Amino acid sequence: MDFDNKIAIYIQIMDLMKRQMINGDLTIGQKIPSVRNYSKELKVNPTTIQRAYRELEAEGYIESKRGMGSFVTQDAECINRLKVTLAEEISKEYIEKMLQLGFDEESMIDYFAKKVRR
Amino acid sequence: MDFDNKIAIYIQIMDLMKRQMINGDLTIGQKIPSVRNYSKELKVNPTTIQRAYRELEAEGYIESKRGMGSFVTQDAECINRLKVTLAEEISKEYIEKMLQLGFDEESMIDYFAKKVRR
Amino acid sequence: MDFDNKIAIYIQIMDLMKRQMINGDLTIGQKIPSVRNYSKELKVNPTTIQRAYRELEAEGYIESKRGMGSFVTQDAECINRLKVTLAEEISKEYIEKMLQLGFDEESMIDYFAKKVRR
Amino acid sequence: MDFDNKIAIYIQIMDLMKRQMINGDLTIGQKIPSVRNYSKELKVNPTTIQRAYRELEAEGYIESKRGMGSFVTQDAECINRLKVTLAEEISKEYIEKMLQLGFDEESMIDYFAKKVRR
DNA sequence: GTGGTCTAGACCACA
DNA sequence: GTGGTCTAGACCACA
Repeated sequence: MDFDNKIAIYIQIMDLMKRQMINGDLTIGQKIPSVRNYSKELKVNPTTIQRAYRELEAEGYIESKRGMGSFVTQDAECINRLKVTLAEEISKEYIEKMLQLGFDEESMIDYFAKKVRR
Repeated sequence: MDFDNKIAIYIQIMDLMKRQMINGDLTIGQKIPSVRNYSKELKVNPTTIQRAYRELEAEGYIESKRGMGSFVTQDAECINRLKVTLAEEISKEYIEKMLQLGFDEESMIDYFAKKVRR
Repeated sequence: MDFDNKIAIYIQIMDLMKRQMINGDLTIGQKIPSVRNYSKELKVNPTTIQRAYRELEAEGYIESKRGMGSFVTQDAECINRLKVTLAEEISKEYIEKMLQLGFDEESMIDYFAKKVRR
Repeated sequence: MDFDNKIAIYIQIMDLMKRQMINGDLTIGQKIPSVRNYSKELKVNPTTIQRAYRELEAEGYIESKRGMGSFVTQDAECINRLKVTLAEEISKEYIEKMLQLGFDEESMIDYFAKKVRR
């Protein structure tokens, strides 16, 4: 995996795993790699993986069980809503910035549609 | 002004001034506040203002004249293009993230339009 | 049984069994489940049950008889005192924490009574 | 400072600072020691202090500003409620455990009052 | 100087 | 083996 030098690695790992939960590479209740194995796979320090896991657990997406490993949460609703949650988050930021640039609602939609279809 | 803790203050100041250039609060050739005055006004370290001015100058949006202070560039074209430049930049980022979430082009446009009009 | 992620499972099992001794679900001299059976019932690693039994035995609440299994102690006094022992233990901790929060004796009693009756 | 070997140091530091906010040793908006200084004072690794600060920030009790240091939150309400928040938390746990031991409401209050006044 | 991140490596409790 | 914590030390962006 290639990491973007400008964003903290543990954040990038969190984003990666969230995307995997969205596209089904990681499913409900599934065991995820151990801290040590994943650190070898990604060629990253184990404490960096642990940081990512700890924050994902705080956000409710995974659960860690001492001695047993870490698992995607059993909370199906939480995983199902993940795509919506993330889309809302980034859309809100984007809309805010576009408003600040002076776009009104309809011109922003027109602009965006053209940009996407281009 | 309230600063977002997670983004460098000098970046936030640059963004603020760019927005002012777009909406006309800052116009072509206009003198901008001295580093000292602006740092007092924003309650921010002078070196932070200096950094913001330095980078804005490197990007061509302001010019420093020795002994006279700093001014918005005379290059009207540059200011006029600012809105377009920023819009393109943030739109590109947004589209990329939406693609990563699994949206295709049309569903992304639908989603966005609903979100804006809601 | 749902286990609290933050407390060692063997501790939680010990607590469970102590509570059962207090409320009579487990009585003096009664045979308790084998390590194997109990581990299946609770869906827990057998070594975890073993650990719980070992510590309960060290504390005098259960006894292992070779070839016969494990039994609640015959020492009635020990079981009878269990409720008192645990109540003292957790009360001591609680009072200590409330003192650290700045409660004095009477205000702590008032607060507690209101909280319980609420 | 003496640390209890059984509880994570960063947790103990968090508890210490919360108590200081309650008793007024740390007041609203006040600068708290830098990570490095506090680590020297408590003879603890800087990353351990940082972990404590990071979690306190996540809970809303302090704010860290890059290059400027860390500060008790300006949110007076949050600090004012801290004593109540903590008291509720530990009381809820205590009451739950006493119920499990078979105490009813009034007997629990009696028991507690005697224990405190003893 | 100050906070934020990361590494390499260690030790512990637990399963 | 697995996660949790901690240390010693480094480098970076920022003020």
